[in-house]
Amino acid sequence: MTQAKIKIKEPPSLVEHSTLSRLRAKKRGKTANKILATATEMFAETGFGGSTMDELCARSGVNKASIYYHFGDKAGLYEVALTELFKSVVEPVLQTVAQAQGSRNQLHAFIESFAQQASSTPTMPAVLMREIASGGMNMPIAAREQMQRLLFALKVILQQGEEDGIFKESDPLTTHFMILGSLCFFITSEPMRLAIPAEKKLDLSLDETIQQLTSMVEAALLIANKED
Amino acid sequence: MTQAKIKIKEPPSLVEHSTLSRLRAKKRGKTANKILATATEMFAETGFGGSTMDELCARSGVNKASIYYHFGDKAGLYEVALTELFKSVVEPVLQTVAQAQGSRNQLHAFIESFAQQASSTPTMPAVLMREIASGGMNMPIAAREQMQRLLFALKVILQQGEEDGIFKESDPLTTHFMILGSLCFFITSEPMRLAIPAEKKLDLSLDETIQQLTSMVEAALLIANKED
DNA sequence: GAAAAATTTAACTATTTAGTTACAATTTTG
DNA sequence: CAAAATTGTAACTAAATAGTTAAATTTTTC
Repeated sequence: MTQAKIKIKEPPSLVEHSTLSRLRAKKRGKTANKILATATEMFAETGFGGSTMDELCARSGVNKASIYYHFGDKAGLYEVALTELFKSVVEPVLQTVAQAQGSRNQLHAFIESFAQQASSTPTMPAVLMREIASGGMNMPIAAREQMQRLLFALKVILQQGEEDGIFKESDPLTTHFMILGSLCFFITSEPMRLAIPAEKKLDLSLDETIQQLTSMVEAALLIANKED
Repeated sequence: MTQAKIKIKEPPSLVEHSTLSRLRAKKRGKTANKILATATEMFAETGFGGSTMDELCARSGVNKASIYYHFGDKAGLYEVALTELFKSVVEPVLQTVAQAQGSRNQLHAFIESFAQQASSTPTMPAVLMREIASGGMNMPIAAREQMQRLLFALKVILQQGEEDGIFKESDPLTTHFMILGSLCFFITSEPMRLAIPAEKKLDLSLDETIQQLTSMVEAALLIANKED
């Protein structure tokens, strides 16, 4: 028969499309990006359950139909948002680490670049903490894999450092949580700390905290300090 | 006029009552305690927004009217639950620290007892992480004060250690977040890690992690190691 | 400029949810 | 025992919420 030319307006394959539209940036999917950015903020602030689609409409200025057109449903939106968010932090960290020479510099790069990335994208540590706190029940696999890449990178650094005879033997997971844990706590607790006027002046800046953390982690890992 | 003897069934002054009923334990307020325990679990799993009163009824086996009788509303329940929860962890830690002699032992006690308490009450790190992640917007003042007590205790330990000439100068907040952050991440991530069969066997136990963390923190803080 | 894709408008449904109410039954306590 | 406090039943309201739909309008792309 005369094959109808009707093109059904089906959501453009969800994850793949939105990911692409995000990467090819700028022109394509301006609306999708605005939705994603606002949703990420909201998920970071109040979590999945605490975020409503109506508020998302209001805050993003995008209508409900467009949201469902692009992301299918709330869960789909959450999945895309988290995956993008984690990628956007982990990828640059791994790149920076890869450029550093020697395990000690790589460790530096790991701490410093994660701190910088997480600090300039504070929604990421917020969402990460919330997700871990709920046992990762709702964490998209792709998002979790990003975190595993990060852990793996640290494992390699520590392993190499041991083989080079400059790092003590250490448990990678404990070290990883020491770095991520303290930085996530520091970054996400900022609004809380600023709300307590007493201590405001006493707290270290991000850069100073990076310094402190780096030197503490080094002190814990390095076999012999020849400097200072 | 003849003053009516009607006693209006008003919620028995919320926080004060429920706190008391909890402390005097056992006989009084068995129902209130069951509500509180179940609610705390749920808040830890899915947060305030993700928890529903209907599910609380189902899981606790207590009817809705009783819940509202005891706690007024959802927000009141959240407030009581969090305050009790934080107290129940912080109090024993401070007690244990107070019994230790010398700043080094106190530091040990601080790490070890917090780890033990948080591990046997894993709802606490979960709720803490979620609350910090949302900027502490919904954190009851009384609950926040408990965390400040903990930080203050560590400050005192570090200060004393410096004065005794055994600890390097260090930033208390960074150190605090290093300890709490890594332990909270470790404890709350357990279900997630167990869900990944690959690494299951590789992860350290809690006790081993306490060891690792303690020795790393010591390495970072102690001025001279004469042992090992 | 025409086709296709993207976005908007606005009203709608079904469900979930917090919170209420009135009253009965039970337990605790003086 | 009697009063008071506690717990339970069950049905209810009002609001919020996720998700739908149909059609028009705008933007992009070829």
